[in-house]
Amino acid sequence: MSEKRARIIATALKLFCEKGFQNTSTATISKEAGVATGTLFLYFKSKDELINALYREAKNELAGFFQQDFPTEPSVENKLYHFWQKAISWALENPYQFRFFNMYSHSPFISSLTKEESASAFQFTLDFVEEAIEAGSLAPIDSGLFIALFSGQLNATVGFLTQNPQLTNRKAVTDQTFALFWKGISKS
Amino acid sequence: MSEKRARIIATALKLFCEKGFQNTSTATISKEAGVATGTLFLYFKSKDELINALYREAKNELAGFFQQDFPTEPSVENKLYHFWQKAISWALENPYQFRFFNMYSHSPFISSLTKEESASAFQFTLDFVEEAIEAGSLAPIDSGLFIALFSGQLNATVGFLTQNPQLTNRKAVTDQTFALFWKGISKS
Amino acid sequence: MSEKRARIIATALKLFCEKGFQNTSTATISKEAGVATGTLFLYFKSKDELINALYREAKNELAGFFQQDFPTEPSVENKLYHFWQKAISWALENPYQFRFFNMYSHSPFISSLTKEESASAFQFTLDFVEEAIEAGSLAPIDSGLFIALFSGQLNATVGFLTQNPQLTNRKAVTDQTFALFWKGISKS
Amino acid sequence: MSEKRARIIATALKLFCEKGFQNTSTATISKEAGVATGTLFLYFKSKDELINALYREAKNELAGFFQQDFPTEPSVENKLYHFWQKAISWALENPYQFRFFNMYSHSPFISSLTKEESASAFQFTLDFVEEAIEAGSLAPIDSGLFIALFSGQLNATVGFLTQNPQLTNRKAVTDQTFALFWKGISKS
DNA sequence: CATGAATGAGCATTCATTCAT
DNA sequence: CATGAATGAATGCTCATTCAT
Repeated sequence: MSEKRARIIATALKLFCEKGFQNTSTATISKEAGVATGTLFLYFKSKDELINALYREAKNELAGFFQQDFPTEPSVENKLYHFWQKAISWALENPYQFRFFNMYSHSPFISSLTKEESASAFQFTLDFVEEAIEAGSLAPIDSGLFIALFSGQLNATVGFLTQNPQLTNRKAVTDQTFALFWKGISKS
Repeated sequence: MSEKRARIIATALKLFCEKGFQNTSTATISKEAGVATGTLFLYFKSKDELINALYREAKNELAGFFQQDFPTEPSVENKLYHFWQKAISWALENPYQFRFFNMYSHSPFISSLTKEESASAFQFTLDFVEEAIEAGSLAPIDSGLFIALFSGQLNATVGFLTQNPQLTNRKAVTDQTFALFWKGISKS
Repeated sequence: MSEKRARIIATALKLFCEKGFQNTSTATISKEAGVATGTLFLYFKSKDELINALYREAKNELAGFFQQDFPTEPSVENKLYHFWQKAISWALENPYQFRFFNMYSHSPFISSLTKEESASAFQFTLDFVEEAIEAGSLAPIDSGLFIALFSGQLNATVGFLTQNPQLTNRKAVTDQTFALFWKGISKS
Repeated sequence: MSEKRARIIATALKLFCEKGFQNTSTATISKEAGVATGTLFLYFKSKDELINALYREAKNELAGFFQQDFPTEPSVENKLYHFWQKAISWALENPYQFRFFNMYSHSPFISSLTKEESASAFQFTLDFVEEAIEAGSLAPIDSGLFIALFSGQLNATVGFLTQNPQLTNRKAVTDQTFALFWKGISKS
């Protein structure tokens, strides 16, 4: 929408990641975004609403990205690999958003309402997992636990790549960790 | 050491988990710990030093707990399972500490000095992994990545158990997720 | 004049009485009056000028009302009773204006210039009192003090009626308090 | 109690009268009282609590002053005159308190709880009036209305004296206005 | 060692006012 | 005439830290 609003969102994302939510004053955000202090409150009723809007918008962007090029017919492994590779490339291309989720997904600043709303955008992943388990393609564990394990593996991989930026064989690493995960989780 | 110091540490741990670091005032900690506001600063030079001390001490306790009953001769799988089970039971018995690590391990409040110091207490786990890889018992991946994957699986499992407290077959769940992990990571 | 100006005046009167001058933002007045925020400043240079205009216009209306049906020949008592009854009925019919005067007559928001200008519209009441004293119909006190006593009795009466809206014998009450006042103040 | 608290109360009283409640910042009060900005909030939880405390304490002082030297046996006229003279001298000796009551008695800043609490300290005046009416010494009007009329006459008199500080016959003026009031209100 | 009154820099938020459209 | 997005100074309040006792 408004260009000023977009600049506020982008600046807040950067600063919340680098210095933390509470350590970042609204005055700093405004200044760095090049708007007046009052302007922030024109677009966001409060600092809390700002971080919630940030979360919501990032989550929706990610959900949209996940669904791009979703393979319709291939095997469960290929579908899962699609998610894996989408998630990895999104995280590497949007490092601030990735850190933001790691830092604030479980923080008290994100209201449960926001979490619920955002969760619905990812319902399709839960559905996918449940269908695959029922079809006998995956080990029979709770779908929520599955998502948690998948995210854990993902975080570990991305974290490793981020902390070792000199590595050149990124695709090899991500394929390897996916292979480990798949080896563990697949029914066979 | 001093009993007052211990009460301050315990109260801070609880409050930092429940309300967050920045949302918890030193006055609140002091009052809840039953000491005067000045007393906190007698034992900790600043609020920052307090949270760093908290981190250091919890990390050291955990390292000590890890080494208890460490099996000296058995197989790599048994040794790894020892860590797994120690970590799970510690997390379930010390929920505040577990949440504390999740919340603050990557926060800017914990100085890199503190992190380095604490990492050394866990050097033996890195050593163990590297030996096992060299011995051909584990898939040949970076030892740091291995630890990250292990921790990710661990967090996912504990998180799942914590969010589903009605479950009675806790051991079954932890054994299952360990089995998945081992199936993926082991060389065979 | 302009219908928008009139709506702003009316809305401001209501809100200043109900929530106070400083507690009412110009944005709120504009919104409730159905005009844009800038429009208010088209008709009134500042918020201060708005409240001063409000005061001036209300005062002039009241002065005009006082002079309606002014008895030309009757006795001093009848003339005074005319003012009494006009004032009472105006106050009961224009409760917002009445409260407004009570709240802001001595406030620092109304400039002394405004007060002076408005006072001139009531010069005729002072003249009336002074003539009556000279003619020996009233106790020989300062005319300003007389007006103050009259207003005090008036406020007390209206306040009592307003706080006891269930009373049905309003005319009896106002006649009685006027009688008390007259008994005290008349020369006899 | 605390000397700092007393200085804050005194400064706030002065500034609220001279510049109004909302026009006086807590920073200004603190500076003028010679304390730090935080100190004000040490003694008063909020600016609102400050003005309520001010009201309560002034009201209680006044009530105490009223009861000093209360004549036990004399006539109703003498008792009423006692209140009159006490009130006048209190108002002239405590001009800030007097203005404060005029400005804030009906303001929304004083909570109804505060008003109720303070009203109880003046219950004895209502009792006195009711007894006197029953005994047939005063005109049979509502006791609340009586108090309102008495206060109105009082305010008018004090206002007149304050606006005409050059007058030397203050006692004559107050005796005269009391006489007018008594002439009107007494049963005879 | 221990206390808690006092400090004052820092922050989120409001709002009268302007001005480009 | 009318609009409303944008401004930024001003304000009530918090809280880590100090220090006299």
